[in-house]
Amino acid sequence: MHETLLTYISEHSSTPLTAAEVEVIKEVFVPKKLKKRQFFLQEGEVCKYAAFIVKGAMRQYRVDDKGVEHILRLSIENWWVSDRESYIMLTPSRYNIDAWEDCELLTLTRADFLGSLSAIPAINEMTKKMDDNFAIATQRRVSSISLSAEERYAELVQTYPEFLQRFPQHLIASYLGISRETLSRLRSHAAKK
Amino acid sequence: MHETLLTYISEHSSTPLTAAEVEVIKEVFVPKKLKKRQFFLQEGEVCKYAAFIVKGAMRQYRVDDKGVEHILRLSIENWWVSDRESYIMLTPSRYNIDAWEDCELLTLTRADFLGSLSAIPAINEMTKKMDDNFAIATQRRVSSISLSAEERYAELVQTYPEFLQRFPQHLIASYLGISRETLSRLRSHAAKK
DNA sequence: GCAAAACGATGATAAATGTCACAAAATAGT
DNA sequence: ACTATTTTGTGACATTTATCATCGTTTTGC
Repeated sequence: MHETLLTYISEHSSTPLTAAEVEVIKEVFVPKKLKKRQFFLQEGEVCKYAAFIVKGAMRQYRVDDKGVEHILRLSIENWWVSDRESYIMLTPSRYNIDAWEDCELLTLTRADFLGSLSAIPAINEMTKKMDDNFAIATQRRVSSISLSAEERYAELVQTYPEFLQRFPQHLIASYLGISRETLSRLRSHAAKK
Repeated sequence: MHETLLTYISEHSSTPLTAAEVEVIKEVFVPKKLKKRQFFLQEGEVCKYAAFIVKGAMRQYRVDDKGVEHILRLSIENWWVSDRESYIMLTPSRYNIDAWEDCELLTLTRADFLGSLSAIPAINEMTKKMDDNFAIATQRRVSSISLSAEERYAELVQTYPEFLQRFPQHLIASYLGISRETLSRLRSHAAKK
């Protein structure tokens, strides 16, 4: 179960892990399974765990005053999930995170991250790289605010084609910040060309 | 000139700087002045420097096919600027960064950051904290995609009230991803209440 | 295998926002 | 001080996108 994670770490760092470090990692990353629709985090809770997705698909979303869900992030295998704000600042989260497909996760508390993992060079290197990637990805997403619905969709198709296979259209629409009807029409128009 | 930066570093780390470290910092952070409208980075260039803004205000923006500017980020004193994607990946930037007011900057190359600074604990701690803050701030901005123009503006007023003093409305509008006319009408309606 | 739920498409209409045009007000440069 | 430029406000209208309603299709749970 931890093999996928170890591979991921080695692919995201230049320093190899020692046998002792591998042991620490196997201890602090606790496996957890979620059935479809089960919550990983609910609004109002403090996000106690960050998780590496070994298998499955998840979504992070906000529910507005009218009860409408707004998808903030969609995540699949080999991605990490958490509400970083809540996880780091220990504040109640404004978001829900749940399983869209049955999931296998490896969960990590903030205390274990700061305590046992921060001494491992490979982990630090990986973390930096992930922060860089995250910053780059979100900068692009912010940049897409100025695009039309059609352009935003086209960009998503380019950037995350896997999403189209894994998530239904109304989730994709919500992720893009448009209505499901608009996305549906967009696609049928695009198909005509 | 470097005093502001040293204060900033000490406020963002628990480890104090040694005298030797202060010397290193003074060497690798090169002062640079920009007059209003001067470029710090132009589209197509690789972003060679990250900069700490000692004084002044800057903007990062994209120019679309119709020549319209779309503001990605506005920054003032004690903020950092760079196109992180270009700075780290050494790819040509899609953005422009220029001075909105006359600026005093302290600039840092990626090589100096990786070489001379990565050995300084206070810098590493600061960098991590900045990455966390950046992730939190952009998550909020991404979350605002699902809000109306009015709600997005209200959030900006809450989060960055200084911006209203420092930048004209059409830049704020562009930052929010709405037209300047819409923002103007929004404000006059809100004022009536 | 069947009922229920979820999903996607589409028309009619409404609401939000953009575009264009122009004028007034504020600001900067000399 | 005064002219040029930038910035802001507002009306008329166009366009994009949302909302509501409905229906056929697909998927899911038992």
